[in-house]
Amino acid sequence: MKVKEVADLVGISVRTLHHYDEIGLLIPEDTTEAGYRVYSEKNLEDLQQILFFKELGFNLKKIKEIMDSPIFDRQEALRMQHQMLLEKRKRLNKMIATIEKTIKHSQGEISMSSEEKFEGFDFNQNPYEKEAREKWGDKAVDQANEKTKNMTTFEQERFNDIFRRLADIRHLSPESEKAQAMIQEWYQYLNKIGNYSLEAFKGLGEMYVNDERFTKNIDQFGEGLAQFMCAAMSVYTDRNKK
Amino acid sequence: MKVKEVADLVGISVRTLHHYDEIGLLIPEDTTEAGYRVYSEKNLEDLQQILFFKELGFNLKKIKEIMDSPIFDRQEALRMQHQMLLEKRKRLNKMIATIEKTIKHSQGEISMSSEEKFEGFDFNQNPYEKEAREKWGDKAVDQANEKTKNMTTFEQERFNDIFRRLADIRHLSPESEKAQAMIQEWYQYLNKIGNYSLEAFKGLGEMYVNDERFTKNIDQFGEGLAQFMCAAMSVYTDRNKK
DNA sequence: ATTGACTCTCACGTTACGGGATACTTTATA
DNA sequence: TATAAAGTATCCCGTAACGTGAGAGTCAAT
Repeated sequence: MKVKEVADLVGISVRTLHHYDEIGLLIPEDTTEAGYRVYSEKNLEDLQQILFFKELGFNLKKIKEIMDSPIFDRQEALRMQHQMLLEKRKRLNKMIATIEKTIKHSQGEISMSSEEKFEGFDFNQNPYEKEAREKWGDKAVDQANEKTKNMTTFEQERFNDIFRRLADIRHLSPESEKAQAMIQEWYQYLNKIGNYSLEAFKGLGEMYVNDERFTKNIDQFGEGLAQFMCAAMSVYTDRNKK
Repeated sequence: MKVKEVADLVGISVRTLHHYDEIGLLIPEDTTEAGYRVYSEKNLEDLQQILFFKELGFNLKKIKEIMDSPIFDRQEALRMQHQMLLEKRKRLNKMIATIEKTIKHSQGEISMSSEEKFEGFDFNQNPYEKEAREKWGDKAVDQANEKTKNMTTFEQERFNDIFRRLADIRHLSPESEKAQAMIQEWYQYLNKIGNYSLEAFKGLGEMYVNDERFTKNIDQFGEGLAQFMCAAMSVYTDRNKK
């Protein structure tokens, strides 16, 4: 698809697509020899993600950061975007209630406090939207990059050790006791350096196979380890949640 | 109330209030002798209006224009804002449906067309939001029309007379003395039947070329008259303000 | 009398595009 | 097949709505 087709499809301007290309947020998968941008299906999916994030108030830099991150998990992104949209609808509902009140008020039918007049507007009082924006940015970027980057050699050793031992058992079933025990160790280790919910843990596992950067790193310890860990982490999560 | 109190109450920054003051959108009703801004209840009501408009995507210039307009009617503003918020919620609902579909889709449960992936995003396909923004500008127009419709024949004659005389000189420069004198007459005439600020007057001129209903009517007196009047009214405003 | 929280006015910086200029490419139409 | 019309490219300046200090005055409480 060429620029205008995409622009028309999603209702944004051609200039916007140019801009996203410029800043490296959405680079067309291909270009014709004349230099025309050609967008793929994957590009469209990314664009959809971008627009969701935008709707939720993230700025483009943050969006790029998130989507570039090695631990970016589309599934989890979608889930959290879903949550945030629901949150946003709540806010909108409040605003609608507020305006309805205001109309009655201005007709002298009811009275209203100053606070009431601004219900629904307050972005500060809305923990989710603001916090989530930071949580997400930090979670994605910091936890992946910073923390592993700042690991001491000691920690690094421990880290490698776990991977080696997991590699050793990677041909067992992910449901097996041994596998689950090792995965638990992995989970606990992770929670020493970060703070992972079970859901996030599962998401992380999915990334091991979905993101080739991860897959490559992990499979250095043994072919198929990423796949194995992903499965085991999923099982672990499902068994332990609730 | 002082800046920070207001800012905290409604969840915006102090800088924003400063900004609104700077551009004349929300001027505090009073200031202490130390120069501190003091906001009144009326100020708060206006601020609420401003925020509603903002939520609906109007830019500050337009908001100022609307609220400065002599025909601004808070009641009606509230009603239309209410409508637009409902419209917005509809869009949000679509987006939520879309994301839910996407989640299922990405889990391979259902399939999705490209269009479906962007439902709720498309601002073009959403007539209300975009159009309404213009319509609302047009409200100023329509009400003006209403008024001219109700003119007596006597007034109508006076009205036509001005237009004919303007048409006669429409090939002069809008800055010329004659043009400016005629435009002044026009301005004074308008202020007999309505109440136009200079800014509103300028805005009216812009509408003469932007709104074809106006353009058509006016150009009946002479091709290009609308354009000429718009230019002359702009000059007149700029020269006479402050 | 001093501290800390507020406030003021500059004034420059930033984000996410808009919009025009100019030139090339592709598609539609005669 | 020529020629117009529509689409696309890059370059680059503009703008809207604040953010973010800097430097200085003000106010309420200890």
